[in-house]
Amino acid sequence: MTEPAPKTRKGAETRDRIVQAALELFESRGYDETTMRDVADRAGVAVGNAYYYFRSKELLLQAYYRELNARVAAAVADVLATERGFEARLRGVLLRKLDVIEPYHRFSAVLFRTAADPASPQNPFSDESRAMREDGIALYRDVLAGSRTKVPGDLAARLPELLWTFDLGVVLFWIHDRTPGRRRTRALIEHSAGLVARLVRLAANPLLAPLRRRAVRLLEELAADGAAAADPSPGA
Amino acid sequence: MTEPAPKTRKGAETRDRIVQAALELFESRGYDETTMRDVADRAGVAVGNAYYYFRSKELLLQAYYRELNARVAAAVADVLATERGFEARLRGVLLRKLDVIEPYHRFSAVLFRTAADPASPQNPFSDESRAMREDGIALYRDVLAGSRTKVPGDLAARLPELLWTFDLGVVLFWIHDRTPGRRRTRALIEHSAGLVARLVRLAANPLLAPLRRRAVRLLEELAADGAAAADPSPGA
DNA sequence: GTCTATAACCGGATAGAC
DNA sequence: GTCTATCCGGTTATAGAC
Repeated sequence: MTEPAPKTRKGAETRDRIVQAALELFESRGYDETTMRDVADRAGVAVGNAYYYFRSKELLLQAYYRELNARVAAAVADVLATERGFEARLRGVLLRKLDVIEPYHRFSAVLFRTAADPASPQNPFSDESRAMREDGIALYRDVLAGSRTKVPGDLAARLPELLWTFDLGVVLFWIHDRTPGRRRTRALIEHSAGLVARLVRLAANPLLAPLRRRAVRLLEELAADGAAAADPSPGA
Repeated sequence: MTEPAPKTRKGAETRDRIVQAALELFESRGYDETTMRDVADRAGVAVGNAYYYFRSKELLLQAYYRELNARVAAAVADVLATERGFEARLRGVLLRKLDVIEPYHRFSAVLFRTAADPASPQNPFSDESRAMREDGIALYRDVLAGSRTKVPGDLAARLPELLWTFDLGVVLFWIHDRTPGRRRTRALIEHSAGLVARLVRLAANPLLAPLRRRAVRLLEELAADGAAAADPSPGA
């Protein structure tokens, strides 16, 4: 999944120079406008050498992505430690995330372009992304666990996934948001956190139990099918 | 948006030969595996000539896409003419659409990859896609109008957009669905049509009016902001 | 074995002659 | 409208250097 780590000290330094050069160029002139020859030049290596460390240009971008993810996780930890209340936690997590990724709005479009390809290992539903997907889901399990909101048992099992999907939706929205300061996305988060919280509370209402059970059943079916698709021989 | 139509009869024929060659090759060996040289060869023209008619390889694919859209519209008309009842109409529309696009699942990934790029004119939220987006929304306005379901006034104005978004979501799911016969997507449609219908009916419940109004207000805000983003000088 | 460099290849795209 | 020749940039083959 990751590139094989360099074995020697010098190798690690070269690798870092390449990443550094790439990020500077991507940032200053954009991903598509930066050629691998540019990157290699700036890093003071030959093209072939750059390819020794990164099998493709895209993987160079991915280095950034990983870094970003780590920073999001750090920024969010604080919210999870202090906030109680589901709504505040959800909103806080999303807003923090937004703060961290905002400076990279420009790349994100490129990242997303490749993530959208179902054949790409970078797409969030791929086998290769399993670890990151599970981290994402775990984050929302935490958002829920740390709050005092009551969630009906059948829904509780599926809600983290659902919230993770919602997170993906917010990011998708953000990518397309061209308003200054990403005003629309902020508005979306501000308002939708409250709505989601209400919906969750509503789902606990006994009057709505039949509807809820139906929805949960659908989710379970899709999840089960997904597992079957990933593992074509469930008996083995 | 579209390539300039050929001016002469011969031009039109050449153009057709190119499209034809491209589609055959895309279908038999896939988009990425087909080179423009292949296409030109099979069409019996020079590469440069192919580019005279299609400014890019991607636009060749887009020819397919348009065709597909027209066929979806045709396939769906029948459902709209016969079915009453919101749920049946919604389910019918989605299932018909699925039937039409199923043979092209393979390309769709490629189409989607480019559609996902916010900078691409092909992405469904771009200005260039406005016409198609509005057609899509109009379709769901029709789905609603032809049924006897009562929708509260404030929601009625936004529901078609919402259903169109749901449609996008289903297609996104379909693209990632690798089960035989697209079983998962069919299950999703089968079950979610009923759920959506129930939710709409639920939204009419006076007890839920505050929640509904809040949701609608959010939607309106986002839509208004969207207009502002598209037209940066609302006063002019 | 780890790393680096040079010289290609390949395919999308374009220039410009006819 | 059509062609040939060429560019350009991602990627790879491969020969060596440490």
